[in-house]
Amino acid sequence: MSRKRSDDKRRKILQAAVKVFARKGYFAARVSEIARKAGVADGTIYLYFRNKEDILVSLFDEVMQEHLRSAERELGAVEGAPARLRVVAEHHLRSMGGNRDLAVVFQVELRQSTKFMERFTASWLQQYFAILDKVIEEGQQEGSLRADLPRKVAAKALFGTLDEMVTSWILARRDYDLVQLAGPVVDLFLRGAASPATVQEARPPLAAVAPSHGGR
Amino acid sequence: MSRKRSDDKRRKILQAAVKVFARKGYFAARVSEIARKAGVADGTIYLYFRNKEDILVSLFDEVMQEHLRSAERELGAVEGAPARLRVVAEHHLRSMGGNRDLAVVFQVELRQSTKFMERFTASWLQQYFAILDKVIEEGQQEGSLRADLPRKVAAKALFGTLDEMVTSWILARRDYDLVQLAGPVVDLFLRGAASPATVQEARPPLAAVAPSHGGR
Amino acid sequence: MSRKRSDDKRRKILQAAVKVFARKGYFAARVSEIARKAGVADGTIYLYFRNKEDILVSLFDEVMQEHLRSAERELGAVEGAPARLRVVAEHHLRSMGGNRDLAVVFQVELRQSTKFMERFTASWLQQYFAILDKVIEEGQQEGSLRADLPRKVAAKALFGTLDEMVTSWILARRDYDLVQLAGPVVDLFLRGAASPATVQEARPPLAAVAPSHGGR
Amino acid sequence: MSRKRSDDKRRKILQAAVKVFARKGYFAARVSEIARKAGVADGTIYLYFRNKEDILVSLFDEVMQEHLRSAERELGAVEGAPARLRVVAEHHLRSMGGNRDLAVVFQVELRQSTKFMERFTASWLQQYFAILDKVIEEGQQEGSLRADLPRKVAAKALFGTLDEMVTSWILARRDYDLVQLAGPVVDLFLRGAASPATVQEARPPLAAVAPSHGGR
DNA sequence: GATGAATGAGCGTTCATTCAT
DNA sequence: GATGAATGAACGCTCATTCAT
Repeated sequence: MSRKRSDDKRRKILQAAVKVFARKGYFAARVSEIARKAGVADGTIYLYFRNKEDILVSLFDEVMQEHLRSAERELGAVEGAPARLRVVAEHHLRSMGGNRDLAVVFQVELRQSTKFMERFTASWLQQYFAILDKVIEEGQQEGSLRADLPRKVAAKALFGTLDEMVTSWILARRDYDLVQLAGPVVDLFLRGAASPATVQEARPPLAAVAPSHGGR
Repeated sequence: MSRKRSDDKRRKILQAAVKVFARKGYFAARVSEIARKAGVADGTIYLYFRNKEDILVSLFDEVMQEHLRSAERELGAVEGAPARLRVVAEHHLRSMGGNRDLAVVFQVELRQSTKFMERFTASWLQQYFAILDKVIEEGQQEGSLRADLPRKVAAKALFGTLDEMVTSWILARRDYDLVQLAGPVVDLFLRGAASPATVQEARPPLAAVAPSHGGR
Repeated sequence: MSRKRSDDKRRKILQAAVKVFARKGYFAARVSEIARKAGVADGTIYLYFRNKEDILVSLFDEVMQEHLRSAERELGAVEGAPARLRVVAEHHLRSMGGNRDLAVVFQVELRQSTKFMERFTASWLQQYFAILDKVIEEGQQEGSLRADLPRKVAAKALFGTLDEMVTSWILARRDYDLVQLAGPVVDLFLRGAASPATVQEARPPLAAVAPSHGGR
Repeated sequence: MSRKRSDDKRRKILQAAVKVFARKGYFAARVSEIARKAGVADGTIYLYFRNKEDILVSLFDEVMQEHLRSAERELGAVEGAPARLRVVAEHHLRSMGGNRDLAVVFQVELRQSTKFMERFTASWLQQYFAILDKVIEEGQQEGSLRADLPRKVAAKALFGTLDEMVTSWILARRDYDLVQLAGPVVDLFLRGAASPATVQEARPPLAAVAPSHGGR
């Protein structure tokens, strides 16, 4: 009972924080404004969060946990690397495209310090890349993806592409449906930009690449 | 003469600022620390910059101007979209890979607020995308790139991929040569991830995409 | 209750401010010193006042309001212009003579800028002059004051005289009773400096004066 | 020659200072703005004045010296206390009414600290009062002024009255001729505000006043 | 004498956090 | 649990003054 009411208040605070962080930016965001928007006293914030940073980190952790969970759930329903990559892309774009404020916080505010970035990478991107890597590896085994594909590069490329789509969308003045980009993005990722004729001839020096180049 | 000394001091301040911003982050960076590192008095900073933010913005503007200039210079020496995309990728990765502190400032500090992001987009990314768009269009005309390629998506995909490579490199503990990723990245971008067999069969609903989807 | 504590603290701050302003002058006065003297933290000042200037202005407004109120109360108990002018003079000198620090703030600190002066004039002196003007006009109607007296000049003369008495007193090394000057001042104001014989003869060209000469 | 050029520059600086002090106030006035308005480099100011305060003090001293000199010169041409008081009043009002900026500096800026006030009193008001006192004493001896007049009170009253006229004029929105107030002011000072009938009857307790009450 | 680039001490104000109620 | 008044550390920026040229 008290547990339930508490959770309510905690959620209220997080929802308020998303709006304030998105509009003002993390540093310019005032704890007192979050409290006001959440309808609680300033001090109450500190009953649920250690400090201002903990609000941002908690926000991030909870949303990410849910995103990863639902991504894996959706992946479970599909077979084959091409289709699964399409699912990943759609899920990514749908998640971020559904709540602009939240997207702003994730695309902008969470990247304002290497400290946050490292945490973000360690606790979430790691898992995201693991999922992508697994899908790609399966694709290679099933023959749908090139066997000579450098998996890490490919995973980063896909993530980087999706990430850029979201950032573009956030900064765009015109509002458009982010999810519809999943098709073209995955199509480009799978088929490449070159015309079939070109691909036959020129082969960039793929071999020059070190097999492992580290990564975040 | 006085002009020369001024430029010297200005450069000293910018160099110091890169280091301090990279290590502490923009907000936690102290103007007095920049001054100390630059070997000037606190007040001297304000003879060359309006305020702390102006240091960051100037840094960004001046580096970007130089990057764009040199990118176009390098592009002038090469023919054919595949080779030119390779040049763009190498230039991007070489520029950022050459100075880790500067890269941190560009990948992290400059993105800590939508205000900076918008400025970044408006004054630089716009031009970057224009270059990419032109190269891609030429590629389509010369037949090296697919005629049905959605150019905006492709440009963002390539930029997003390169951007992610740089971010990964910054956050990686292990230091590796960023430029060597240019080959694999462009190869993936051109040829795609799918195996040749797969490409023949399945064709994701490319046509479903709106021809223009806005963009930053 | 909380209301009472607040008022207490506010008063403490104002009292501390009077002392610090009087000793150091407004500009040289340090907010932190006011806070220390008031026994509160620096930040607490800003819970009660918008900024440093607001402390001075509030001080002025609140004291002035009380002064005007008590002046009118005292005037209500007396009849006849001569006696009422005497009341005004005594009240003026008693108010300022009772708290040297407050007098310094009013005579010196509040006049350090035309901005303060204009505010002082608009919000208080205006009313002070209105009171004097009314007393003088009544005196003219009852016949105790000369009918040809230029009222504005007379009001300013009396105020200027009292003001100068206070300023003199503040700067004097020797401490003396300011109120005892009310008698001589009003006597001079009423009877003039000339000997009775002289007055009969020479009459300065009063008529040359424009009937209205503006005024602050 | 060099002497003459130097004096030129010094005067330029003082003239610029009057304008800047009058418009901005002493504290808000920037030395660099005075320099700019005077057409000299910032550093040049310090070849002629010890510091910012010295500019204000020098301004004051030089103007005052000239004022006192010319006042005594004018007084030398007139006989009898009433006429001489009229000369003093006209001189006072003419001096201040001739240059509004200078008047602002004298009425407002010079009074922003007890330090300035004390200096002002010691070096100039002292002499001004000495002149007034002498005129009044002569008036008493020649019989034109009341023998029972408390001289110090009378001198302060006249000064305070004139001072208030100037301050009023400065703050007034409407511009009017200050000098024309000399007549009414002196007339009031000599004849008093009371109607002749009243003066015969009531005599405020003049004797109660301490013979000397100190003074600035 | 003249310059003006450089100095660096100094402070009003904000706001995350605490804790008595 | 909830409140919100109080705290006080922390810092960007200004500008009078200096001094090498």
